Amino acid sequence: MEILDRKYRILQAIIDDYILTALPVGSRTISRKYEQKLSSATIRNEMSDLEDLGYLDSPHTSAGRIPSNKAYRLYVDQMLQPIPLSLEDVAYIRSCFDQRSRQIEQISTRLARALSGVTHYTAAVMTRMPREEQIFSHMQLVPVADRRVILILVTESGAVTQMPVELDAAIDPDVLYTVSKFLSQRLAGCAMSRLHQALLEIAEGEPEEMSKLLKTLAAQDDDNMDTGSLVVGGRSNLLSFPEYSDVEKARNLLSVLETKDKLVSLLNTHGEMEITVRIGPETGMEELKDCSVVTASYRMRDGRVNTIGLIGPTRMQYGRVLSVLNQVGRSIYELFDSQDDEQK
Amino acid sequence: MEILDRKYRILQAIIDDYILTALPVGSRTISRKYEQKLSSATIRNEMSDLEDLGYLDSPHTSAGRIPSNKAYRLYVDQMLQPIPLSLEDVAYIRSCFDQRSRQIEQISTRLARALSGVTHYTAAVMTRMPREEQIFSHMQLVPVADRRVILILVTESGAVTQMPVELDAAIDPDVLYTVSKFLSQRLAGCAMSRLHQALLEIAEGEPEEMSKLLKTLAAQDDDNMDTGSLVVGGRSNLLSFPEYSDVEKARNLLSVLETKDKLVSLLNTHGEMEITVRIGPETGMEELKDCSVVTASYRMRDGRVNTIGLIGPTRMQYGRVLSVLNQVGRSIYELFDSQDDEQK
DNA sequence: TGTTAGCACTCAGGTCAAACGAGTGCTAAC
DNA sequence: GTTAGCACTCGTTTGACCTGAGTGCTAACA
Repeated sequence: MEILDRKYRILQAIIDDYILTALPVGSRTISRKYEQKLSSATIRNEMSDLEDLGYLDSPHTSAGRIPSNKAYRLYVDQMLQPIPLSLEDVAYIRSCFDQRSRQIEQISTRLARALSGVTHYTAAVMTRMPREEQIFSHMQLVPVADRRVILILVTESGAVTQMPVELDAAIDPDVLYTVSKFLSQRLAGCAMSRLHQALLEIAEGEPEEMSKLLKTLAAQDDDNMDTGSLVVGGRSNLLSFPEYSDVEKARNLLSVLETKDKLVSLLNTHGEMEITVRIGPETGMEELKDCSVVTASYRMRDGRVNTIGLIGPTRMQYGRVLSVLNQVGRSIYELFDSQDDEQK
Repeated sequence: MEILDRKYRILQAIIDDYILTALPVGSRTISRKYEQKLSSATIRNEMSDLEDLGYLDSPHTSAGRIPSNKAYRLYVDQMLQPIPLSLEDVAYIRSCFDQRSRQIEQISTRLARALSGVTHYTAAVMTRMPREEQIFSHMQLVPVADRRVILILVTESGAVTQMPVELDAAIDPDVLYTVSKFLSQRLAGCAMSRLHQALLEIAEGEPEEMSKLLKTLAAQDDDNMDTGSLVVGGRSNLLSFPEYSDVEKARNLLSVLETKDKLVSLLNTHGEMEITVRIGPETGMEELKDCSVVTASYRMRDGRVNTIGLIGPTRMQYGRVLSVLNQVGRSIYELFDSQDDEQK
């Protein structure tokens, strides 16, 4: 058991050192820097065992060892110690949720910048509105031009969606207002996902002209409803890691970051609200086979779900990244509290 | 005079070749590939002259010559031949202005992707609404929560801006509608830049409660009015050019592309509606000293100004880039025409 | 039995000189 | 004015060599 413990410590030391230096770690390094009681020969034996167990790889005979993905997995699952953030970092993260800027897009941009600045990795921030869980509160049609209006939908949690609608015929603003009021009453409490259906049902019993308008509205909403935003910050950070000094690799990675679909699928960790760490192949993407992705989701008070992803080399400073994401969570809840105060 | 003409042709050949290969061009290459009537020795003499004139640089004695920025300038100003685009490219560009997607953000994203895809450079697309030239048409206040409303402004050219406003007290939706109608009438024809002022003036003569509301509105609009969007596509393209095989250089460049301010200042070519080419130091940015930036602005029918920037190495395929940007212009005008049709 | 010292061995990376070759500039002849 | 020829330059490639960090194994030690 004692041996097991020692192996464990040695493995941890190797991972720590490799995360720091990105250089294969030799037995002497460990014996000098981490386990001074043991000679390099002993470490060597242990390292050999660890390699047999699949926790270490050796790039070639006369280099040191580097941690395998399996080792990182163990590290993340069991060896992680919380790393306290500096006050500056905390302040920086907090500042993203400043009261003044309510625009989501703006918060996301700031958050992405802050996260990439604090961690030196690349940050992706996705905001989406899970429609299924939203409840319709009211709507309004705002005239823009003769036959063009803007449809505004407000949910019970206070989220607002706008979309342009092209009408078949011009409609008087006052009529639009009346219709808006009418529909708001009729649809109140309806699940956003049923809206389409509900509109068509209402259209049934109405006179020709009205029915036509409702059908137009019902037809519209489906496509444009999707108001997710996706912001990426700190792309250039990746280039400062030695693992991407090979331009071709860097290019591949960057091009993933430019493909919205891939990025979205990376951030969609199926609704779990916790922090997820995916190492190398666990990302399920060939291009990211030597990257790790840490994602975290936060539910905002208006029902929006914010997903943050931090992308870096597999030898990521997991401890620090997790601390940062926890701090983000804390800041979000602080924001809620202060808003509640405000409402009183 | 004939000599002059020959020098000119040789210079052009050198630039063409260098743009193609990124390799210093030697006298033999020119004599074989471009000027078969002349021996390499003759070319050599001419090249020597061209170097004296400042059009060519030699990296070292035994390499060929590379064009100087002065040469690129001459090339862009006088040597450019229009390069016809393939039908695929034209179709691709056209597809960005597809009728169905009116959302600006979406058009910009698609355009950025198309441009970077077609040219293999990096594309930045900025959309802004020059407020000074916009005329107010009407507005509407849409209730969201008790004390939260959305202010929607519509201009005569049909552009729509929305912004959230926090009120001091709850106001009945019907009252909001009446106020909206009232203000729309009073403010009709007002320059958007005067809106703030005009609101305050109206507030003067009104009863306490109304005056308060108007002042809140006036206070709000200034900050949030700025609805420019900025999208960048094809960042990873840059990494495929040999000039950026040095990761440090690439990183610098990428980080410029992540700094919104720098990007905006790069795209702001002071309202000229034509295509602008800036070569190396002409960009006014140290980080871009061996990049060229081609920008073009297009005024959209709703008053928005769209600015496109293509960023690549100084040995850019200027001819092709200009053809692409011209095609974009053409597509935009086609879009207008088809919209006019539709309106009939 | 676990630990350690010692030693032979491996192998990437750096250094150095030589060979190579693409290119130039100059000169002399056409 | 053009061109062939030639000496010269200089970055790049090649290969031999050395170095040093690291390993695995063995034998001795506690």
